[in-house]
Amino acid sequence: MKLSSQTQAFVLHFGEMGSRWGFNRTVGQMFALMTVHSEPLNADQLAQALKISRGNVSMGLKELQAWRLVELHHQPGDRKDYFTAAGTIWDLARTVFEERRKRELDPTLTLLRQLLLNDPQDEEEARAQERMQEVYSLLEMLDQFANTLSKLDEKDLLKLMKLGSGLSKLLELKGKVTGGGSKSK
Amino acid sequence: MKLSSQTQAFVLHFGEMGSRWGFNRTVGQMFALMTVHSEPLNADQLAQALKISRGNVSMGLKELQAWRLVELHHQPGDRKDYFTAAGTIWDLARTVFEERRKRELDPTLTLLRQLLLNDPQDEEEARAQERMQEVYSLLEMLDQFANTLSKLDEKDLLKLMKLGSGLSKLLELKGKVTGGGSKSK
DNA sequence: TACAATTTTCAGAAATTTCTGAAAGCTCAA
DNA sequence: TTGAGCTTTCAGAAATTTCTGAAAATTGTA
Repeated sequence: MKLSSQTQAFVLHFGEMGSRWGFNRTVGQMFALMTVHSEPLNADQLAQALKISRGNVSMGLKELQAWRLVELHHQPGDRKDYFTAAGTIWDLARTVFEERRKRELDPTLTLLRQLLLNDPQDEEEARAQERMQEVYSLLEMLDQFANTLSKLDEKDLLKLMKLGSGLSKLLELKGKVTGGGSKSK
Repeated sequence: MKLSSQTQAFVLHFGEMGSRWGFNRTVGQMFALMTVHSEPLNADQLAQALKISRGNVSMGLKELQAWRLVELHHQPGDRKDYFTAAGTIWDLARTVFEERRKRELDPTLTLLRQLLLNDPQDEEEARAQERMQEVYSLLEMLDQFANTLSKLDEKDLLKLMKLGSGLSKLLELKGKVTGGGSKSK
């Protein structure tokens, strides 16, 4: 399989960006290729197109499955596994968003909950705990907000993201209209 | 300077998480320490507290300055540079958010704009470009949304993040109340 | 059951990133 | 202008991550 120079560039770029997005170069490349390629691809095709070893492809696919970013298919009369990117671009973005939340926020929230259980032993420790509490509150809220966003359907998400400066206007309305409605807990 | 076991744990954790947040272990540790420590710290104190070399501290501080996460101070009669985390926890979170947007989104948007200028040479390339266009549209919107969020003041951000399920209710109101108001371009 | 096709695993190699520490560079008071 | 005190730089070392490829495991078919 020969990649067009467009696809080549796209794939290489996603490889470079991979580490910033939470996966390594070849995983990024594999994901990019499956995203733009309309047909399902098997491991040999991936290895050949990206010029990487068969073993590396196997590991990469495992990783992408852990991220829930790929889908397994089978072709009749062919024992090979074929893969595609899982769902629409929106689905993919949502999945990346959720997985990153899980990986970047949850472990820290867990640790901070732990640490904040202990009583501070001196002044300096008390001050440190205050700051940790602030970090915790903020991350906790961010986590819940991310969770709320994840649950919105595509229509609402689109609406929200397109609001622009309308967002703060809408926030002003909050309560005024519904009479203090959603007290969310 | 001796770190309490609390602070020690916090610092080590931020070191581990560092790579997921966009910086390396020692940079994460330095940032964590400055975040919980109330007093400004100089390079020697950082090196000693974290048991890392003076040179590494210097590089780390440079990195944290590039992220705009630390602030330089001077003590009267002392030629050393002293550093603190730049601003409140909210300020810091906002800065990390903005920097990450810049690093994770901008390069990809730039590349995709480039690639989409070219005319597709065949069917497969046309299909690939369609997908790239979808990726572009989504990332572009995300970028603008992130930008909108960055501009909200703390009060509004808090309000938004606390909405929970109230968010979709509020979105339903959009337009109905203001009479189609903010058409945002 | 036997075996051919395929995938997975994993030890070691290669590549990349991070860290150290000595030397070079700055800056300011005298 | 000198030199003490401090910071930065950067070549090479150390640590970590990623990748390869051969061997082991798995799976479906005859």
